[in-house]
Formats: sequence, C-alpha cells, structure tokens
Amino acid sequence: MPRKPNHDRNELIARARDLFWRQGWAGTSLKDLEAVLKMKPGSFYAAFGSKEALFEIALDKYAEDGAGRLAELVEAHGAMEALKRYPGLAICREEAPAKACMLSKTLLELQAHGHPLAKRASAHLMGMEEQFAALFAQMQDEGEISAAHDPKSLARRYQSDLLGLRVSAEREGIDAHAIAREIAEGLTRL
Amino acid sequence: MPRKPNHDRNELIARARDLFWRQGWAGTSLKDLEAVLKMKPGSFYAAFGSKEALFEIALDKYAEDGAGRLAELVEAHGAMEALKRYPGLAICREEAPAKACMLSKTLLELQAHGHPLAKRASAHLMGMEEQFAALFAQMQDEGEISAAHDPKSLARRYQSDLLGLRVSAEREGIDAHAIAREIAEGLTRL
DNA sequence: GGGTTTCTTGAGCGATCACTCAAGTATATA
DNA sequence: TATATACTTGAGTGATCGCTCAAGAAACCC
Repeated sequence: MPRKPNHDRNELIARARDLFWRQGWAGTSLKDLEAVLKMKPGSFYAAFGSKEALFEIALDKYAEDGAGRLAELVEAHGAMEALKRYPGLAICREEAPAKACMLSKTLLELQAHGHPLAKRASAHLMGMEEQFAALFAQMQDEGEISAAHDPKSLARRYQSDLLGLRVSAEREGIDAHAIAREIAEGLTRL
Repeated sequence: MPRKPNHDRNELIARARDLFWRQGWAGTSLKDLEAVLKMKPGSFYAAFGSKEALFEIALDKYAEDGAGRLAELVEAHGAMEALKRYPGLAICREEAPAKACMLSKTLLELQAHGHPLAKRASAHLMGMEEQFAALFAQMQDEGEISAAHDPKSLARRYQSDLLGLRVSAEREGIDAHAIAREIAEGLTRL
C-alpha cells in the first residue's frame, strides 16, 4: 500500500549535519536545507518535524560518529596512540565541513538563550570527556602513565586542548597541525 | 545650535558589546539592542548606521580592552607573571557577559558565510597572538625562559590553550580555574 | 484496473527581521 | 523671543524567517 520515500534518510541526516556543522543554527535557513536535501517544505516537515528536531538528530549523529572514530582508533592502536592521533585527525579530515567542533559551536551559539540544543551539545561534550577519562584511567591501570593525576582532570585538560586546537584550526594562517603535535607530545610527559 | 545626544556614546558601545558578546551576531536582534540601549530605531541608525557597523565598533572595543588589560598586567607584574595570570582573569571576571572569547565566537559563527566581521575577528586574534609572541621573545631575551622554541610557536600554543580554556569555561560542571592553573603551570616549564 | 495509502508539491501563512523616514521635540544661537 | 539645528520618535517598509496544508502523483494491495 505505502509508497517508498525518494531519499535515503541516513544520507539526508548526514548532509544536514554537515550543513549545520558548517553554518551553525541561525546561519542555516530552511531554504538552505531544502536546497541541500532536495526536499520541498512539505516533505521536510513530514520527514523531520521541524528544523530543531533535525538539528538534534544531526547533533546526535555527530557525537556518535566522533565517539565511534575514537573507539576505532583505540581498537587499532591502543589508548595512548589513539589519544595522540585523535587531535591531528580531528583537524585534517578534508571532507569535513569545518575544523571546529560542532558541539562547541552549538554551545557557544545557543547557550546564552538557554536553548535546549545547547544543553544537548553540553551533554555530548561531557560524554566525550568521560570517554577520554576512561582511557586515561585504563592507561594508569596498565602502568603506561603516572597515576599522579586524576583521570578526570587529565580528560578535562585534554578536552580543553582539543577544543582550543579546533578553534585555532578554523583560523587562517595558523599551523594547527603543529599545535596537534604539541598536544600529542604532551601526553608522553605523563 | 545643535542639541546634545541624550546618551553617552562610549557607554552605549560597551552595553552593545556585552550584548553581542553574550548572544552573538544572529542571536542579537535590533529589538534586543533597542531595549538595552534604550533607543528607538531612528536614533539607533542615526548614531551607528547599522547593526553591522555597531558590531564592528563593539568588536574593536573588545579587542582593544583585552589588549589593554594584558598590557596593564605586564606593567604591574612583568611578562611571565602576566601570562600566568591572564588565563585565570579571562574566565573569572564576574561582570563579563560570557566566559568564551568574543573574537572566537564571532569567528565560529560567521566564518562559513565569509562575513567581513569574521575576518575582522580573525585579525584581532592575530593581533593578540603577536602581543603574546612579543612577550615570549622578551622573556627569552632576558633569559627567563629557554630559547629552544620559536616565540611565535609559543604564542600560537598559548593562544590555543586560552581559547580552549574559555570554551571550557562556558560549559557547566567544568572546573575551568583548574585548567587555567595548569596552563599557568605549563609556562614555568619553559 | 480500482482503491488505498503514503509521499511530494508549492503557494502562501503570520511573525519577525533589519531598516527608513516624515513628523515632533528639545537645545542651541541670534 | 524667534529661528535654526540637531536629536528622538514610532508607525511602517519589503524581505525573509520557520512552517502549514490542500491538492496531486506514485507505489502498493486486491
């Protein structure tokens, strides 16, 4: 009885995420979305409900994919090497629509108005930090780094450095890879 | 012959800067500005020309004040102590409308659309970095820190750490002062 | 093929956006 | 006091915002 949708929903979400990531919340109009998704308003609202609902889905996908990439790195190279490589990878993916982190961009743009999406971005940042903390704790358990510092403190600092790196990478005339190398190098001193 | 303006222009610019700083470019409507500046549209446009023109003035004031505060710190405590104190001060001023840096917020929000204000924010960031670099160079000349690293590299990293700190300070549940202390401590290892 | 169901279309909704301008008001000089 | 010169006012501009919905098109069942 039913008629199939013309588009692949996952692909649509990925394209929307890239647009939101690059242009931010207010910087992305429904006209922009209609153009990128090749959907008319009616289809858009039937599929996603609202601009805000789609942004939320896109934000979740962004966070999920980021966590997935880190997990893959850990799987392939172990915790220390993964944490060393992650900063460089975060700013070098040329298919990425922006260097800066979508979570921090969303937080900075919408936090002042108390927008729910800012809270969600904040929660995802906390999730990433817990993932980092778990890795630092694991490395301490295995004696790979000193147990002098609290894993949560290490994660907090690593996350902060990462956010700074990714803001810097957005600037022109800045050798962000040099910063990424320094962050990685800093891990060896633990 | 002429009639004096009702308001102090510098005070108006400061209030506009705080509002733009907190809410960003798109997040600040003319209605918001009219309320905060207590001006009707006609007066606003007679005084400033446009929303964009006022934002530019506010951004310049922000950068100028930031550079001034750093210079005062250097005057009072010397280069090293100033760089150590600056991160903590950047996130503790309770009268500030936001923890994050207005330059980076503007850059992240407007860069994707190639907006002139993003370029201006980027230029101001570069100005700050040069100020940092001059201080690092001065400390090397005076033998206060090792000459092993390029002052420009040190400034780039310091700036990146500062931007990360100030994004982190915007989050809830993060002890940003702990990060600030770690950044300051890192300077002693140079 | 007929009937049912879902998806797609696009004109158009009210609200808000940044902004304008003619008229009114207050302050200066003459 | 009369006049000139700002400055202030606020209704109203066209454009764009996110979004709706009635109508048409396409894919499934029998």
